[in-house]
Amino acid sequence: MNDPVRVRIAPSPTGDPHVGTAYVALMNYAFARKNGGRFILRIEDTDRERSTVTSEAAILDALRWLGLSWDEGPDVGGPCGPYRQSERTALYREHARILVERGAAYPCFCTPEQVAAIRERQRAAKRNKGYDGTCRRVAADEARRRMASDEPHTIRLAMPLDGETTFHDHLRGDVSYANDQMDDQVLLKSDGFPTYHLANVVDDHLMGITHVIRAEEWLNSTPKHVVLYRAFGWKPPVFVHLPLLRNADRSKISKRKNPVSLDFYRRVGILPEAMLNFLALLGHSMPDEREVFTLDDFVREFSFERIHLGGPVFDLDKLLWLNGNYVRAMDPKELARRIRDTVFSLENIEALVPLIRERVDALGEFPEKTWYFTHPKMPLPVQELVGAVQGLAPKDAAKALKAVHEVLNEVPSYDAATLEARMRDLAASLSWKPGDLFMLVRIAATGRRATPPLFETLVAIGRPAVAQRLRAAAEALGQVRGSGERAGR
RNA sequence: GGCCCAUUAGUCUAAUCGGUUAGGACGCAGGCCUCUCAAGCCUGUGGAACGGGUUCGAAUCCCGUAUGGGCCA
Repeated sequence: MNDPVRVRIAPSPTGDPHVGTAYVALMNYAFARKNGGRFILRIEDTDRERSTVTSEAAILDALRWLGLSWDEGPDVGGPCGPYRQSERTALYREHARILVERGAAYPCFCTPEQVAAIRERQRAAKRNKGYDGTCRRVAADEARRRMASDEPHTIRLAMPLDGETTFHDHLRGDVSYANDQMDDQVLLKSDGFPTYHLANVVDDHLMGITHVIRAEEWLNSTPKHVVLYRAFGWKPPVFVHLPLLRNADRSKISKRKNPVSLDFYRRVGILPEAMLNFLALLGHSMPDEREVFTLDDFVREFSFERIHLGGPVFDLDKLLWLNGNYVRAMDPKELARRIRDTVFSLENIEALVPLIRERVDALGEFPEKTWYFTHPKMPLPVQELVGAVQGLAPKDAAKALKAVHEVLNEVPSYDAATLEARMRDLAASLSWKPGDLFMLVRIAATGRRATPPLFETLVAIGRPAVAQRLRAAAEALGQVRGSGERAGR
């Protein structure tokens, strides 16, 4: 008699909806459905600086688009609400208090400066722990008095000083960590907000989560969580750490190196069925080696036994191939409706009309003038790029494009005015004529020499797609032989 | 730097307990089909990180090394 399965995903609303979130959501969803359990959506918005309601809405919307429906969440409610951590802070404070009472945690009065100094010393002494436990030695009644007088403090976990903590990962077996290697993790920040570790454990317990299915990046913090479960006297859930999606260079998937926004894939016309199917192929395989299947098929065959632990590279080519399968198999009327709702949506067209109306006589010219705005993998005219600026060495052009890519990723606000200002600065620092740089970027981002004003165009194409094209262009140019030798014909 | 996880072609992966000519898919190349281009079909390309063991026999089990990654600092 096992407890009924309850699983969750816990995204942080700090940006565009991420493919990694969709991946973990899919696996949780499949496990829940397969076992007749409940799939819960919890919003981890305890980072007050970075969390936004816009991002939360976008994440919910993207998951709905994929069809990964949840049984409990901030929008649909449920018996364990609220499902937004920012609305549960009283619970975390109460639980932190319990831990302090039991001696499993302690208040730390060190200022940020003191903590930094301690870290510095620890590093100099080649110790691994960041914090040396100074405040752990503050006597209990003194600590109480200082807390009562509102002295700013955090609450830290009192990690066991010796021995090791072992837990069982369902996919990897027993994993052990030496306790003296582990930091006294901050559980409650001085502003009274919890850190991930506390909030996560408290919520997982209070929400009756039976299986924590999450990405591998959390494996190393699991022993701290286990220590917390023990301190509370709670039964820990089953831990399942999924492999991490990777960039082509095998680093953890990131927007610097890959389009990771679900909104990007939606906008260029990836069908949700294809996206799910593709994600299901990463790290999991069907018993009969089928590669094209529905979500229901996946749920039916899903098994942890069939998960492969090597971190899979997110390969756009295979996604596009899969998507083509769905496009061709779809009822034409349905397909037409999908096109109208995505790439030809009124919203998309309205965004583009101001940019091209002066360049069009008859409306029929519209598609030709705008195709590159939504193309998922625009063919790059390498020769055009090489010839973009006279006397330009491909190597230098590649370098410039990489610099533009950097700028693009760093601008706080992705709008035309900001982009222009930053790119003029960049041109100056490279000692390039602005026009030369702009032409190079124009060709890389649009494949054409003649376009609407560059910065408005870059905004309309969208940051993920522009980033991807600049990256591809820089790479293509990097492979072209130097300017002296004629580049391949 | 410390700890932890992983490792089958360029990429995603299969092979229930060790015995297979290491299978499939994407990509790439060629061909067929065809008014073109796609699609579809066919063919080809290319792989066990390395070194030791255990065993009659190792991709598979064990140890070490290397490499990749993550987390902490």
